[in-house]
Amino acid sequence: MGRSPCCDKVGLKKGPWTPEEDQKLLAYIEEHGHGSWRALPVKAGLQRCGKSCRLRWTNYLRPDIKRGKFSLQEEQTIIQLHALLGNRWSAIATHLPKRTDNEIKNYWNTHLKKRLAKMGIDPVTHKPKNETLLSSDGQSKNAANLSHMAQWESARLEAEERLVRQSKLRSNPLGSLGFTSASTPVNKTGAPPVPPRCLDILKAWNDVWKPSDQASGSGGGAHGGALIPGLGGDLESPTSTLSYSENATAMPATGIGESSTAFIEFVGNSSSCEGPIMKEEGEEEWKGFGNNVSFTSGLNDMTTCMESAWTHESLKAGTNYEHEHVHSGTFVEKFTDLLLNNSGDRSLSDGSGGSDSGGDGSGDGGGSDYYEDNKNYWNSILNLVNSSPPDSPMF
DNA sequence: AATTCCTACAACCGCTTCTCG
DNA sequence: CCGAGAAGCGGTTGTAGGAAT
Repeated sequence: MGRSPCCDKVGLKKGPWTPEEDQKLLAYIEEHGHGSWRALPVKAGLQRCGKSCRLRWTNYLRPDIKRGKFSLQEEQTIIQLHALLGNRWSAIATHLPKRTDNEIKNYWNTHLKKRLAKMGIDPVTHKPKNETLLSSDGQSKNAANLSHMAQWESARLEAEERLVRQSKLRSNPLGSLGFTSASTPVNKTGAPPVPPRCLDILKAWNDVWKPSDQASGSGGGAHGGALIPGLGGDLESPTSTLSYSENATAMPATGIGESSTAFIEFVGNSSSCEGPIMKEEGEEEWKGFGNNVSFTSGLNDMTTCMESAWTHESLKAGTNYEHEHVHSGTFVEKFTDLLLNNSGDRSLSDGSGGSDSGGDGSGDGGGSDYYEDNKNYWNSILNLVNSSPPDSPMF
């Protein structure tokens, strides 16, 4: 663009920060706040550009930053969220209290990406590499697209669920379900809840899908413009102007899942995993992870499990909704519990469903256990999403 | 002990998005 | 509504420190 980088000015220091500089910056911000970052360096007596000061503050000096090794829960959360969100580090960071996007990004690039790669999982698509390489059959040609589609789908479903909640709140302001949420606040006057911010983007998503979904009707399941169970059809997902035509045309109206395979798969072949799948963080655990755990999810399954979530998980999540929003940190714990429990169960029960690293065939033929696993997995994701802060940039 | 290689992470760069006059 | 500046974001680079040779 036309503007020159702020650090082009001669005399401005670059490179690593010295303790003295840190001290100056810290002292100034503690006393005055950062105010305008561009003006800050001069006021604070620093030979740095404002951008550098901002980065140093946000990524290192901020008092609410947690440093040091990532916990197992954090690692798992990063992986799950990356599967959902891709490289949207800031969005991921909002779900990892006291971690910065930069730190998460670095950790992903230096640790997690490599571990997934070692496990034979494409860190971009979160699919097994051998499947990703199957370009000739056209299946993996759209792997990345499918992943993104799934992300959008997940987001859209989440919004639909919120709409369900809102609808229920509207129809029953006293809240027979006994929950309120930050994203669907019920004020003391009984006024309608404020729509969550995510609806704009979800509007966009749904508009793309609406025509085909309307054509397919409620049989299309939860995705697209499917009618929300129990709402009498007056609460379709919002619509949009987003251009997603390539994918939309690539996917038949009968559902993404028809043409998709798992887009997150941790495949393995052990049937002897007892208890938690990972003891502590480290390479060894991850090797075990790769051998013992199978997360196999197809979009169609996701859709189904999301439908299931309407009736089960959403209500459960809703029960604790307010609590989870008040204590944003608890969502990680909750999710991790789910992940560990589900994964443990999965590893025990998944001998049939996920034993084949090919993913596709075995995944589809897993039977009810496999199906349950997917439901659990995606319900856990759904819960994760549900319990995210209402102003989260996730959507 | 010296050198090279590798890893981890802080910091930078450039683009996009937001905000405000 | 438009444009400029500020802030945010993600990709990439630079460098310090440890491991290997």
